[in-house]
Amino acid sequence: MALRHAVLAALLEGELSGYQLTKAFDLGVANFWYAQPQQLYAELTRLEKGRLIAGREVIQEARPNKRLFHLTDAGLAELEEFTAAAAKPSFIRDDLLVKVQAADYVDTEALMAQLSERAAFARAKIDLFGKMLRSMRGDRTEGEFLRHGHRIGPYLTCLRGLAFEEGNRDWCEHTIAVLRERQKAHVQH
Amino acid sequence: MALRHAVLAALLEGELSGYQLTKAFDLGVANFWYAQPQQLYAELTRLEKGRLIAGREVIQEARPNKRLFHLTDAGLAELEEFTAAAAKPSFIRDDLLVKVQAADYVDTEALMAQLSERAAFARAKIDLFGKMLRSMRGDRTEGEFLRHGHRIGPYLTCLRGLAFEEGNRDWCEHTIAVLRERQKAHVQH
DNA sequence: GGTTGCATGTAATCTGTTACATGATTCA
DNA sequence: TGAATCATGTAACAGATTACATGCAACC
Repeated sequence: MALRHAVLAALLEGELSGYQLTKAFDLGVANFWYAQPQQLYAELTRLEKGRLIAGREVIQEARPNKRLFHLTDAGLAELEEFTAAAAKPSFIRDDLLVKVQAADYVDTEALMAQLSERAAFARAKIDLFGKMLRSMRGDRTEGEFLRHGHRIGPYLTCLRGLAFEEGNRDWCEHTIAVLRERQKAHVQH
Repeated sequence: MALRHAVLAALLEGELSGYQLTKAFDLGVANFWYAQPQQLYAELTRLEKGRLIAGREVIQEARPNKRLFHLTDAGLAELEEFTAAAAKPSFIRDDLLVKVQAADYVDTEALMAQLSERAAFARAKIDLFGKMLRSMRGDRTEGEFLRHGHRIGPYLTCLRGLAFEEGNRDWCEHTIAVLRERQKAHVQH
């Protein structure tokens, strides 16, 4: 069970609706996990059946009604158990790396376009993560916040997301530069 | 189809057996994809059926016989097509991040143990990747090799793997330091 | 005599993706 | 008038993990 615990961890922040969770687990904000709406709604149903979360209906006027979910004691216990159990190593699984692995045998032009698209995406996420970090720590310095803040989990995961995207950006830019250089050299022959 | 293209890209290196592929896609060396033996053998069967790869039996004496696979023209074409098509963004999906997200609510001791285990794993991979890079570029400098080397795809993906693991190591160490500091502060109250 | 490495798979299950489905409100 | 946001799902399929299965040779 994979998403399961990510959802439980997300609900530590407080009550969230399925829709709010889909936002949090979507492209923009998912700094510690990614999932699609369908998967989330299915998982919420399962978790509620298992009594690890509980929902309450909120009637709204101008918008569709929604259900806000929160962790139960059993849910928190499950999360504690999960955290204590050994974690498996994580691996990169990325189409773009596969393509670069094949770079010597395929069209470089299309590949460079994809690398620069990925770099742009990374830059957007770096921006976003920077803003999230600033908003979490308020006017404290990072050191201050990490020493005395009351909730640092999301800050720490966001830091990893930031570094990851900086790595993506730098690697994409470097790879583009290398491929471009070789292209030039090739033309001259 | 995900593994599919990763296998095709791996076979650009030349003929490989299923077993050799399992080594390459395993913990140690998988710098651009990860997969388990079962998945690989199944994928090889599918690829052979689809004529994207072809295998030849090699009879051995002291060891079990094996089959060496190589790309067909159709396989190379498939890989080219794949590389030209748009790549989806990649996301982090990591149990350990979920656990750190919950750090404020769970047992920190067990979590720090896992972080330091992950850091050790990252250090081992950093070592390995460093060796692989050195062996690929031989006595050339990196710049030299990247400008004129005949096969740079694997080198470039290995660079990404290296940076990723450095990021893991640094983040794990930083997170441990933060948690330890807070633990100390907490005890003093 | 036990572990590691070579070499290859099947079967059941769990997870994740893609496609499809609905319907109101707000904003440009 | 059309797109974006809110709000929630079902169904079919593809992909990955876990458990199980076999058997010989080399090395400690």
